[in-house]
Amino acid sequence: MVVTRFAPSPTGYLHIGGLRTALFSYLWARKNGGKFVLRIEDTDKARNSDEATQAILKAFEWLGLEADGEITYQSKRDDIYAKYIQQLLDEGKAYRCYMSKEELEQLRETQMANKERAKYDGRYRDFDGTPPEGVKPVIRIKAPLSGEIVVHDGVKGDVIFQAEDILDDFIIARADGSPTYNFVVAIDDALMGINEVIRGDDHLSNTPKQIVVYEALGFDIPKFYHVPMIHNSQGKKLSKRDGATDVMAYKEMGYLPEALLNFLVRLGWSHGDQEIFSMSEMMELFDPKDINKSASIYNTEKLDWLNAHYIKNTPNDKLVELLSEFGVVLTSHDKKEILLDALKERAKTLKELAGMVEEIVTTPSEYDAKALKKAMKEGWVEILNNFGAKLTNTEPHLPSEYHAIMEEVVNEMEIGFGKIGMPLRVALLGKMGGPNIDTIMAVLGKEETLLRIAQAIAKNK
RNA sequence: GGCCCCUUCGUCUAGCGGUUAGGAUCCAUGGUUUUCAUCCAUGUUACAGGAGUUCGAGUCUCCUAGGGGUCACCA
Repeated sequence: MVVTRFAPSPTGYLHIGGLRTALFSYLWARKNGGKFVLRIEDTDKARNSDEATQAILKAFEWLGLEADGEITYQSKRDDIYAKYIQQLLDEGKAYRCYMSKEELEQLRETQMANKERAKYDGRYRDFDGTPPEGVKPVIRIKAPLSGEIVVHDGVKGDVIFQAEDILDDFIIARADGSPTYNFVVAIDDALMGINEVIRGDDHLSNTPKQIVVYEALGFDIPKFYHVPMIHNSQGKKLSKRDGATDVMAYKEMGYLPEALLNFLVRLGWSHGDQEIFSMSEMMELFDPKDINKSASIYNTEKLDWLNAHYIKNTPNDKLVELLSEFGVVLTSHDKKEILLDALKERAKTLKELAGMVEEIVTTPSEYDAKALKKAMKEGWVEILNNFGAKLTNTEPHLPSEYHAIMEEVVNEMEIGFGKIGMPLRVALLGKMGGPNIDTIMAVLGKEETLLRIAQAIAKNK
């Protein structure tokens, strides 16, 4: 069974890059009928917060990503890590190192000065003398000092590291006894049964260290997929400082979860020429073997296009529900179907859609000067009055019925359609632009239409 | 600096030795629309550079350049 995971450290909101690797992991597990588990890496007490964990969970909920089983918190697993540290100590695969931070610092400086790689010199590796007084030891793992470590990566292929280039006896437990990242990640992944690790390729160079831990403990090494970074417009790793990387900010901007997910799944992954993927298609078609090798630049142009697409394809009752979060209540509006059908073709975001609804539903208080100049030409008052008079004597409901009245005026007065369309539009909305004028009238209803015509004439005559 | 990864239109990408190098987005133009948007059509724009292998290279090899990541008692 395929078991994947998402393992954020709760230092803030869920970020776009994290969401994409989470999505990949989720899709791969679902496609294989496996499990997708969540582990909160909250060992850095200074930087973690509960709110951050909640924020991540909230974002998952919004997007409909569901983790399987209980959430694992690293902060509650100290006993487990302690046990394995002890085991390695007992087996002679790890040892106490009494070098102080200052000494380490000094060693590092000397090495740097000689243009050597900063590297622990192994001075306590085989130490059996009397430890120095007053130093709380750290625990280091005995790492291979030569030979190759090969990461069999599903995206990059086999990546070969030389132990002497990158390894030293790295610390697995700090002086205060707390375990370090590369150690706990390996243990947790192994113990949680994770056999397919999909994560950012910024972790690629950590992987050999984790492999050292797996091997010391006799655990099976999972399959790794290191997905390329998402870069900002400067070509650097996308970070929380880049703005609009908070997943929930997209909700507030009026993006639909399906649009955001579709957008992200296509960043670094593709399936031929297909651009639109429903969640079920993603689950069916996603395969990490199709992940790209190169980083991509974060650019949301396509997200807007996708969002517009998904808005067009969202049923009106669903839109009514979503719009309520943007302060627009249409629940009891009798013409909401006509209104939304006309408007959802033109909105890129829900926020925009909400704005468009407001613009139509609200009686204009002022009239755009340019629009007035363009639309209110010779005879416009007479035309609108004529239209108003005809409207008063009928009971139209559908756009086509309003349209028929407009045609009547056009024929009778022998004028072009624009002669009535433009002034009517400006009279009703205060500006040019917007949906068909007959649709607008059908939505407004007869009374409101007449009122707006009267007001426009009174104010602009 | 060491190590590792990457390099096709502005952007997201297809391509897996033989293609007029395809799609999408963006932009521009035209059509539809009383307006705007949608929609449709058309167009501009790409294999980082250099060697080699081969009848033939975006595709394979090597070198160069450029970009990125990572080198903690952070995760």
